[in-house]
Amino acid sequence: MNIHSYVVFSRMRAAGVRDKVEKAALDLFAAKGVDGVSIAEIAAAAGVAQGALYRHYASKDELAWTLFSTAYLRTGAELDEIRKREPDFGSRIAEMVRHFCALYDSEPALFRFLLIAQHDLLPRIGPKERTPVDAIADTVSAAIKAGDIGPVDPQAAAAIIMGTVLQTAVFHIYGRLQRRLISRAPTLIRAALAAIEAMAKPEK
Amino acid sequence: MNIHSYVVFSRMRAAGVRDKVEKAALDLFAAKGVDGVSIAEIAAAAGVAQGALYRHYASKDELAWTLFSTAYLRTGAELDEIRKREPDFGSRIAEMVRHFCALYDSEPALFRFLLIAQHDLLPRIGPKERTPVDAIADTVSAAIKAGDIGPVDPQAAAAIIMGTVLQTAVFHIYGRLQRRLISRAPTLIRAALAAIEAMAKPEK
Amino acid sequence: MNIHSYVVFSRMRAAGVRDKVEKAALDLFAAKGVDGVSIAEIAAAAGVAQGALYRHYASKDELAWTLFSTAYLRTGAELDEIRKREPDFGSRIAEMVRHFCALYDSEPALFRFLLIAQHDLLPRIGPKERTPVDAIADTVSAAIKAGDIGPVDPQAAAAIIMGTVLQTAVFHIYGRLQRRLISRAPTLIRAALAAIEAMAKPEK
Amino acid sequence: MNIHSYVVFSRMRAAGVRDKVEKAALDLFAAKGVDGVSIAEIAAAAGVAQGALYRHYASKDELAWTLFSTAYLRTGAELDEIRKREPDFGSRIAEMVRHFCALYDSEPALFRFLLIAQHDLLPRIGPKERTPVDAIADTVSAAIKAGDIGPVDPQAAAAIIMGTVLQTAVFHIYGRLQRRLISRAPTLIRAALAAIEAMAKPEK
DNA sequence: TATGAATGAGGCTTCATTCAT
DNA sequence: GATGAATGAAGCCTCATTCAT
Repeated sequence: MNIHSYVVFSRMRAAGVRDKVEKAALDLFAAKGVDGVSIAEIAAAAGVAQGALYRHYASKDELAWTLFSTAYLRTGAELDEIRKREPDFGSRIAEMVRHFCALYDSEPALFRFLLIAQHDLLPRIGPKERTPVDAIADTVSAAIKAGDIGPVDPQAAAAIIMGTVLQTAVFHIYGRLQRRLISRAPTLIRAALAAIEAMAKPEK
Repeated sequence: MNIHSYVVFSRMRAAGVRDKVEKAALDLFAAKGVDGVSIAEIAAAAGVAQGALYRHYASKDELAWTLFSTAYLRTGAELDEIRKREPDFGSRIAEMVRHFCALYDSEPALFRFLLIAQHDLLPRIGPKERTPVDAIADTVSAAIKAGDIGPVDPQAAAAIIMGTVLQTAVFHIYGRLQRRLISRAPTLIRAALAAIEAMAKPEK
Repeated sequence: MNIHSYVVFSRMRAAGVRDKVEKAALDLFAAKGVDGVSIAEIAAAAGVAQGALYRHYASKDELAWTLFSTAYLRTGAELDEIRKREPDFGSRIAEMVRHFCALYDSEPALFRFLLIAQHDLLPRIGPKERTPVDAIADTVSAAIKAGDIGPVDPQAAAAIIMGTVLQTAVFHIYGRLQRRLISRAPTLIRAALAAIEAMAKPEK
Repeated sequence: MNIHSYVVFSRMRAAGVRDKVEKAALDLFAAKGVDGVSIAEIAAAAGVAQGALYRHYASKDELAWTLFSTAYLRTGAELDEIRKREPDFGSRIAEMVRHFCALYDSEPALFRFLLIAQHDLLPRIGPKERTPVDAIADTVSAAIKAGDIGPVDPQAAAAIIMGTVLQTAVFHIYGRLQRRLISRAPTLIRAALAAIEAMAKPEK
């Protein structure tokens, strides 16, 4: 084994530790909340020593923060990509809703963790960062400017779009809804678009 | 001071402690989460000794649970009253949305506490209890039966109605929206009703 | 109700409180040890308020001490009476053993309390007090002087006599022996007297 | 330092903590009772942090229980060995009495702890375990069967044998007897054997 | 004098973090 | 770099005692 392969091996091991810890931490945080999980539990679930954790994260808080901000900002970036990729308001919102549904179906623990941890960690997201809300609000703003929808408060519209999807996910978590969420995407998309359209109409 | 005033005063003292503790606990729980607040903090904020707390609640957990379940089930009862009082689907949903907005405006800490604590405490609500979700879902079911709206999954519809209001409240908490929530009620009502109507339409 | 009857009534009430407290405390102390019982438990079992307890005893410790020293010294006095009343060594020991058995049968909680509490409270008994051990040891001394038994260490002999009876009681408490203890008195008496006699014989 | 010495040293450290804690706890429990000693005291006396204790024992109660059951059952096993090793009733009882005396002389704190803690912990000993009482009672049963002694209740006989020794130890603890206990063994043996013999005789 | 809510000291336990190996 | 025992700072809770009514 030469020095090069040593470094590679070392990196792979380290990456292995990181991965195992993050997976274990995510599952536990999602199930019991950040405060409800001890470092000892995470280390045991990840199959590493407690001390090893501190070589990758300065503290338990940093571990939670890394998990949260990474996933939250990655989601923001993904929504931004959708915004850029899709041609109009309807397709953008549709794709975004599907994106949330797919994320929930494929990584329920991550989704639940984001829902739980937001109350603690969302305020730490810097005002310059691109969040999922920004992506959606910008999508709404662009649609107004393009005349696709009437004039609405972009933040308020974003709240309704996210609320539609997130609360559906919450109901799924608590067992009020079954089925994979992606199967509800068409309905959610129709609901969200109709809601935004209705926001702009003073009459009805 | 006669025996009557003695009893009254005595009750007032006890009630005073309970009220002070509940108010302090609610504010702190709303700000930092149940796990983020110590009994010492609550007692200090309430102006009582730590031990005094245990005459009213068997444990910190019971304090949080009492606050949560009381407020949650009371809200369910209030929504049920609205359901019985109002004549049709539109007025029922409108009144329910207004009710949430008014609750948020008048007791923001309670509202935030309910949002935070649900992840821990909602699963403890017995299946026989009347929750806010039940009231809304039953309202939807009745509307379907009455032909006011097309056939939709009542639970899914309830998710969208609640998501619309709750996520708007969340945005307000995080500073994305200002103004009193009640001022947004008309918009939210239109959005929610349009969303439900859209859910039932296979086409668009 | 005149002043005299008031005092009498008051005394009776006080005596009532004392009696109820002492009975409740004795039972609880016997079952769970002094440290294992709270003032709240005693007050509840006695049917009095916690504060009322402190009008009769300065502290929980004093309550335990009063119960212990009263019963312990009373037993010493009773053994002394037996010593004075009975004519010779055999009848004295016989009567003393019977006395212990009868006490155990009639007041098992008191007996168990004395056994448990001795480890804490016996050292507080002043050296001038007449204890059960003194009564027995003096009985042995007198028997030696009278030539009823050979020369033995009175304290060592007292240990064997008491051990014979007390350990039998302990076995009864833990369920190893059933039957009322008084039914074992004849056997215990024979055993104790034989043991003392054997102590004095250098040969066997 | 090679890997072997590392392991050895590591074991010694852990064992060192356990030993120090057990010694400190035993001395303190013997002096003040389990309830009379705090974890803080034990940790201070052992020279370790309070938290370190919980790596070795799940709770204070488990610490006390471990100390008690280990010593109690070990004593039972040792008496059983004596029973198997010695040829007849007399030598068995003699050796058992000497064993108790030697234990008291060499480990007075352990002995006192066993006497104190039995009231709390003896009931937790499972009915299948071999206790000192079982060893003695079986010795008596065998002697009856062998015709060495007349027919007596083995449990009652065991009570008298143990009472003889244990109460002598108690008198030593409270300062009524001095000298090493082993010096009293011959007398105790004669007393115990004579007592058992006397139990079987209806006359005398 | 009785009541029982309140006090506040202290006990047991957990756990994030450190560090010797 | 990994390990996991040790640390020590809180945290929750209990309870003997006090005191206003």
